Amino acid sequence: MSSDTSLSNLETHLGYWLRTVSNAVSYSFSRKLETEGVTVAEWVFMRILYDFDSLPPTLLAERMGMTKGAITKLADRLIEKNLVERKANPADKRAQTLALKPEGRSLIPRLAALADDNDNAFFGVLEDSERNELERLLRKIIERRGLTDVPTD
Amino acid sequence: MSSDTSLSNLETHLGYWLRTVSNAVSYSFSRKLETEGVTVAEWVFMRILYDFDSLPPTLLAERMGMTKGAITKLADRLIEKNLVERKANPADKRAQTLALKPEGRSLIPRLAALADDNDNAFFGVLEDSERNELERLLRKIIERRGLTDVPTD
DNA sequence: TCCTGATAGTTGACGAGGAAACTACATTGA
DNA sequence: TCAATGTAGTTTCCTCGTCAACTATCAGGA
Repeated sequence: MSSDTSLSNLETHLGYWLRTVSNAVSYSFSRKLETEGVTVAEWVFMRILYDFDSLPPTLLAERMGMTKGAITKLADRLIEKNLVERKANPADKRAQTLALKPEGRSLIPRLAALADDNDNAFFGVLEDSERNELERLLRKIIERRGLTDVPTD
Repeated sequence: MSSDTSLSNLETHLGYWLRTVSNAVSYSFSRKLETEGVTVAEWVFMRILYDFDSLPPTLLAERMGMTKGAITKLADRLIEKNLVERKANPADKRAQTLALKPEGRSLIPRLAALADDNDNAFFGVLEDSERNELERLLRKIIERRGLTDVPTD
C-alpha cells in the first residue's frame, strides 16, 4: 500500500520487540501475583525491602525508577494491606523509613515462587546459554547507558 | 538483614531486566515523541495504519496487544488531533474502519526518525552481532509462547 | 418471521504513574 | 540568630490502560 520503502518499520526497532515481550511477561506476572493480592510494583518494592531492615522512600524510588510521589502511594497501599510499615526518624523529622512487617516478610517466598514460575514460562523456551546471553546483553545496555532515562522527579 | 539465602533474587529474573530496560527505552522514546505531540501507543497505532489503507479497530487491538476499549480511546485522541479518521462500513453498520489522514501520514517519517534515534541511543552500545542475537532471542520467545499473555478482552 | 446468540464498538468506574506545586523540617552562612 | 536555600515526603491533577457492562447490529435457526 504504502510508498516509501526506505521508511523504518516497527519490527526493525529492538525497542519494539523489547516492549512487546516485556509487556507480555509483566502482564502474565501480574495475573499470577493477583492471586496473592499484590501488583508487580508491590512485589519489587517488597523484595527490595526484604534484603534490608528498612529504607527511606527516596532510595526505593531510585532503585525502582519511579518518582517519589509514586512511592508514597505504593507505600500507602502496602501499609493499608498491613504488609509494610512507616517508621519515623527521630534524628530528622522530615525523613522516614519503610520496612516489611512480618506479614509482608512471610509473603515473600510465595511471591518469589510465582516470579520463578513466570520467568520459566517465558524464558524456559531458551537454552541456558541463550538465557545467559540475553541477561548479558540487557545488563550491558544498562551498564553503558546508565539508567539515565527514567523519571527522577 | 535477611535470612533465607536460597530465595530467588530480583536480579535472577530475566523478566526483571527486561522490564527495566524496556521501561527506560520506552520512557526515553516517549520524551522524544513528545516533541511531535504524540505518545508511544499513538506512534505504533499510526505506523501500523501507514502500511494499510484502513483497518478495523479489532485488528489494531490484536496487533497492539491492547483491549478494544483502549483502541477506541486511542482512536478518539488521534481523531481529535486530526491525524486519523473513522470510516463507516456500509456492509455492516456495527463495523468501522480506521485510516490515517494525510496529516497523519506526513508525520510518520519524522516519527520514524525519532524511533531510529532512540533505538540507536540504547542499542548502539551493542555490536551488530549482539543486536541480531537480541532480536533473535526476543522473537524466539514470542514465537514459542505466542502472545497469549496479553489482554484480549 | 422473530428469537437467540454472537459480534463490533463504546462507555464509565477504577487503578497506577508522572509532573509539579506544596508542607514541613533542616542546614548554611552572614 | 535568623533569613535563604535545600531536602524529604505528600498531594493534586492529569493521562492512559484494563475490566466489565452496555448498545447496536447481524446471523442462524425453529
